[in-house]
Amino acid sequence: MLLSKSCVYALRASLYLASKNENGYIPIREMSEKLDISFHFLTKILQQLTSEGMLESYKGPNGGVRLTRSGEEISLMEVVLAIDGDYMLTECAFGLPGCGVMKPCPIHEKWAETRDNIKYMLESTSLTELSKKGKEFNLRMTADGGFNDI
Amino acid sequence: MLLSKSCVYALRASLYLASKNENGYIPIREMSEKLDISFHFLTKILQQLTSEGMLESYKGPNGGVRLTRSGEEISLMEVVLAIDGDYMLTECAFGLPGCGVMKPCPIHEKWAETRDNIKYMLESTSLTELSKKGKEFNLRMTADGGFNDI
DNA sequence: ATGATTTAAGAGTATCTTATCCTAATATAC
DNA sequence: GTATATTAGGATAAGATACTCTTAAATCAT
Repeated sequence: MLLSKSCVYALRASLYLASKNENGYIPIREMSEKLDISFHFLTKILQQLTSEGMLESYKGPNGGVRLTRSGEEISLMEVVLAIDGDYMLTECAFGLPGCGVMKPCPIHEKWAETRDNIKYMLESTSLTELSKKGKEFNLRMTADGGFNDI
Repeated sequence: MLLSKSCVYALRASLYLASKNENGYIPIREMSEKLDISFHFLTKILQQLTSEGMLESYKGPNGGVRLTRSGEEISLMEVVLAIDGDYMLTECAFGLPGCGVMKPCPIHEKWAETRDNIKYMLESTSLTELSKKGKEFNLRMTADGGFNDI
């Protein structure tokens, strides 16, 4: 998998939050139902985003989670780094430790270019950008539901 | 992980075979030692490449495995497809089934471009190309050994 | 034929990922 | 204060991936 399942869920949930431009907290239960993700599992994933500072949470009635910054300022890369770490930016296709320009493996050069391409895409795409596009074209957020269903 | 560990081992082993331009069979034991990969595990992975037709094997003394075609004709994509399957070419970043131009998710377009880039790199790189480059610059094939050690 | 060498195949183990469940802690509402 | 809503966190189980071990089958050399 290019992204772990946790990461995929984190991306969907982050986009969900960005698409609600209300300022209030959004319950994880609501998200888990709308996005069709196991509530307990999603809770754990969002806890991680909270501890990384991308989200803040509030307990009790009317509690939930929300983005700490505008969705405009949050890139997909930030979510991926928080959940999957930086393996995408550093991993060697031959599995060699410390692979880089100083001690390259035979595919290092081409592989690094490919990784840079992935990196650029993730860094240059914000949650808000996807949210706008999603709303405009009613794009899918679940197996059977469009953006405007959430 | 972008590639499974099995796939990483398969790539290293395939390159090893391509770099030996002898026509004979190469014992898996020799490869496992030179490449520092568990013999039994490597055996299983190469069995898969054999059943996919990329390698042919021969039992008994002077037995081993060898490429069925010239390394010139074998791309990295062929190895990746044989071991990891085509998830790289089809996987949706949101995990939605059947994601594509007809029913796209919000990142489908950008994600597809990124995947195409990976695909192109894997398809356009042959084992022989890497072998030549590896020999020329004595690039790494193991954690501590160069190409000319194998 | 016999024994050594080598791949094939399957069972078994360990570790990581994914997912579920239960209890605690915190906040609100009445 | 009591009940309710909600996140936090731990314990556990199921599944996938990574690896190990053992036995069988094929081939060669003598």
